[in-house]
Amino acid sequence: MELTERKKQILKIVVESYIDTAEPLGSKAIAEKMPGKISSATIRNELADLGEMGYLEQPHTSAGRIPSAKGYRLYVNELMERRPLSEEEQAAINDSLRGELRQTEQVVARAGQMAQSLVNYPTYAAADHRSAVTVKRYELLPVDEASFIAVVMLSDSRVKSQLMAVDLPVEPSALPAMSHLLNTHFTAIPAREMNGKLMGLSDQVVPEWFLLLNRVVEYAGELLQDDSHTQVFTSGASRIMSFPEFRDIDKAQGLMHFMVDNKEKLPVPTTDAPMQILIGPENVSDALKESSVVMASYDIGDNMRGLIGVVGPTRMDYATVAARLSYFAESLTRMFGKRELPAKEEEGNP
Amino acid sequence: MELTERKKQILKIVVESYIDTAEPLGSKAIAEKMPGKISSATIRNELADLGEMGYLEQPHTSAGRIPSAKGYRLYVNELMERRPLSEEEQAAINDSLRGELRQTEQVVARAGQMAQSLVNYPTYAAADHRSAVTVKRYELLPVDEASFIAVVMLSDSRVKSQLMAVDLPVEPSALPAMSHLLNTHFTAIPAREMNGKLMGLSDQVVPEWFLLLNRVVEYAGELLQDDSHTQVFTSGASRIMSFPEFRDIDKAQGLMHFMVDNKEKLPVPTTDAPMQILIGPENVSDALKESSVVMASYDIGDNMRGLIGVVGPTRMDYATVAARLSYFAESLTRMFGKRELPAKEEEGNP
DNA sequence: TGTTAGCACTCAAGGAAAGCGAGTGCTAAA
DNA sequence: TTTAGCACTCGCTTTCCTTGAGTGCTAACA
Repeated sequence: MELTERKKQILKIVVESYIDTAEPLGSKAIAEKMPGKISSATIRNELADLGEMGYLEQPHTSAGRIPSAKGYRLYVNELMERRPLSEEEQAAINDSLRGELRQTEQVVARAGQMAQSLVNYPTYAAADHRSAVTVKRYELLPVDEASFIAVVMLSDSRVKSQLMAVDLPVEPSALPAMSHLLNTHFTAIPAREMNGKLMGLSDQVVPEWFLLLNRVVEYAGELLQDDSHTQVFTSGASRIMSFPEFRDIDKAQGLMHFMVDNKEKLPVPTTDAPMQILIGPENVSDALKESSVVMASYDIGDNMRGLIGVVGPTRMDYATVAARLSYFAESLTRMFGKRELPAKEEEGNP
Repeated sequence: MELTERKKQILKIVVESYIDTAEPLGSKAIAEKMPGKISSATIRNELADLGEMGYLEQPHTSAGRIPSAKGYRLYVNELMERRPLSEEEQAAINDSLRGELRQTEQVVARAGQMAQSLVNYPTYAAADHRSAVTVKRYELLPVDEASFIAVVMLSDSRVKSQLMAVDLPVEPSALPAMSHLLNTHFTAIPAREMNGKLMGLSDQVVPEWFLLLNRVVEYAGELLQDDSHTQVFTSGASRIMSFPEFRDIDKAQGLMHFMVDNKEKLPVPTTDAPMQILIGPENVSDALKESSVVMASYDIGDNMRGLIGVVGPTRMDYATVAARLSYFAESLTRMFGKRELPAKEEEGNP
């Protein structure tokens, strides 16, 4: 059976109406929305075909049609109008970006919140490293005879530090030497190689030193480790409950539990495309089988990539969400391009 | 009218049954649970009195009685048996505390999660400073001619650091001098005084220095500021939906929205008591008027105090929650007492 | 005076029956 | 290929009824 132009048009009407109202659409209503005069009976024939081809479904015999996941997919791939944002919409986004966004740590969460208010669906946000992070430099600063500060500079320009307590007094003059040791042996290598290297040193340095080195290396390891499962932030998760498909408390709970207490398992893009859409059963997690996710990523500088995901019912307003989200992500990328390092004005990039 | 011993006993039975089943309890059922033989008619008389005094309510004329907020309050204050934890329960808590809890930053969130699994109600967690945090020490480390690292040690022993870009090259030798300047003028003072001090220096140092000093002081100010509205973590928020009183999706959404997207407004203790209970309408926030909150705090060292809150329906199991939570909080305090600074081993431990 | 048995009354909850109406599939004619 | 017509399906809503748990009140009892 062939997917004629008219069938596509009908599908588009059904999808968009369902996105709008969450109600099945009948042949008569479709006939009225079609250009030219076509009787509802004709539409019914077409609907039967579309159903047979798997693009439409019927909740029950005497109800209208609703799109299937396959139907949504076709809509997203072919039928959806990728309208650019209006001036006002762009202005709104640009406004929300003005000021704000300083501390790299908070950028990701804040971006998620902004996206949330932009699309009116729950969102989540995270950061991702394109390449593995390593330690670039160590620095040990004396505090008193009972403690010192370990400063660790990472390859993505983040700098982390922690106060370390010492059990046995170490003369302060030893710290620079130990820094040197760390900088020559424990930089630019992945976390998993650190322990091996450390063992190699165990009989070359005095035990007191070794203990401290161990502690600093362990701290660095934690920092690198920590990065793999970076924090995920959600915004407006409870909004999911205002959609009629989640009026059922058990469904709502399932999804809320996933978004709030299992954030880490929310999907991440599997392709390099600037935007990816997962429709209903295309999702891996069971909790998302009845939801759709739109994901976009942006460059955050320092070889890092930010991720924003939008979660909604399968009948989510793909066209609007996709348009706003991609513009937003582009704006963020543009913005971070300008100020590669926080507070650094533009000039040549390293 | 007097609150006789028998009335109290009846109230206790009603509260505990309602906590257990979420169903109103009738006179006959109460009569059966009372020691000695008393007819349901007598109970009915007592119930009428208790209702008049405001301790009990009736959902509708032909239903049994349920406790009012006032009834719960009396129960919590006088009637509840403050049973200590059993050996097994204590062991379970101790087990969950073993290992874990290193990085001061993550302690709070982790503690909240642990509490969650302990009480089976949603929890939230935050940290609080007993006294204002100030900067204890600054350190500026050279990186290259385009940037340096600012390390800021805070009075609560946290150490924060960030990479700073410089616009105009500053000879590296200037950094120690600037550190000194910072350490003499910008330590141990509250954030709001910093700007004034900085202005005072504006004509005493060369403009390039001033710019950098400004940036470091600004960074420090952010750190201190940041502290006032510390992050709040929630665990198991979606669990609230499994309670019958929140089967209603709108109620559930109201509370979820509050717990997930308005965490910052969750209540904090108003007294110094080790545990505080807020019952239903005693809560300030509208969203919590139909819920109860049990809060406990623990010492985290460094003049900081951790807070754990448990959120549930008004009929939450106060006795169990209070017992577990207070034991847990005490255990945490004990634990942090032992290892004041992270990573300091206790003597004699493997 | 407090307690109890008895009784009429109330009211939410659950189920069956009936009517409504949106929407369908099929047939036969244009 | 399109259309009009028509019988049929089936979820929803409303109405009505029944059931049963629980009450308040009264009058008798210890």
